[in-house]
Amino acid sequence: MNKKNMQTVLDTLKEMFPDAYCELDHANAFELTIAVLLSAQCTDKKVNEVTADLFQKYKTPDDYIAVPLEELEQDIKRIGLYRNKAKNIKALSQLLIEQYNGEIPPVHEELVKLPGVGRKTANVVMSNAFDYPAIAVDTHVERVSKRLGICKWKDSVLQVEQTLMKKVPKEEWTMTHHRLIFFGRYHCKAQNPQCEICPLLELCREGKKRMKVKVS
DNA sequence: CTCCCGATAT
DNA sequence: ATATCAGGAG
Repeated sequence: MNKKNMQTVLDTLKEMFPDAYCELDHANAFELTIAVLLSAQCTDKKVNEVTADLFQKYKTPDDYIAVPLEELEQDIKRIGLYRNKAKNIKALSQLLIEQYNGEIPPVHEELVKLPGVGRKTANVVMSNAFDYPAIAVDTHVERVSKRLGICKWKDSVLQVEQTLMKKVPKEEWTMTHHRLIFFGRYHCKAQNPQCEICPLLELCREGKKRMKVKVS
C-alpha cells in the first residue's frame, strides 16, 4: 500500500475509533498478563466474565501456586483451552517468583520466556502496562491488514508486525494497534464485514472484490 | 503443521 | 452444523 492510502487508513481509523483501548479488564501488569494469556482463541467479553471472579480469588503468583491444578482448571474452564492455560499460569507464576522477584519484567525478551507468553502477548503487556511502543498482531490486526492490502496475504504475523511498524509512526504504534482491533472487531469482522458502509472501501482490495461478488 | 477447547454468532 | 474468538507450544 502506498503512503497516501496508508495515511488515509490512519486518519479514517482515528475518526472511527478516536478512543480505542484495551478491553481486557485488569488492575496491574500481572493481571494483564494473565488476562491476555487467557484471551487466546476466546472473546474479551468472556475473559472479563471469568477474570472478574478470578482476580478476586487470586492476587499474586503465590496464590496461583498454592491452588491445585484441577481447581484452577475449573476456575477458568469456560474460557476454552483451559488445561494448557491453567498449567501455563502456574508455571508462569513459579518462574516469576524464582527469577523475577514475583513481578512481571518490563522487558520484551524476558516476557516471552514466560510459559504461555509469546510475541503477541508480550507486545500487549509492554504497550498497555509499561507504555512501550508496540504493535501486537492478533487475529483482527492480521485479517484487517491483509484485507486492506497493507501487507501481503501470505505474510506471517511477524511480517505483518514489521510492515506495520515500518508504515506507522512509532509514537502512533500502540494507538493504531488498538484502532485496528476495534476496526476488525466491530466493523471489518471475520464474518459479515460491513463493506457496504465502509469509508475505506475505495482503497480496499478485498472489499471491492466482495462487493463485486454481491452485485453479480 | 497440529493440538488445545468452551462459548457464541451466523 | 460450522466459523470464529486479543495464541502458544511441540
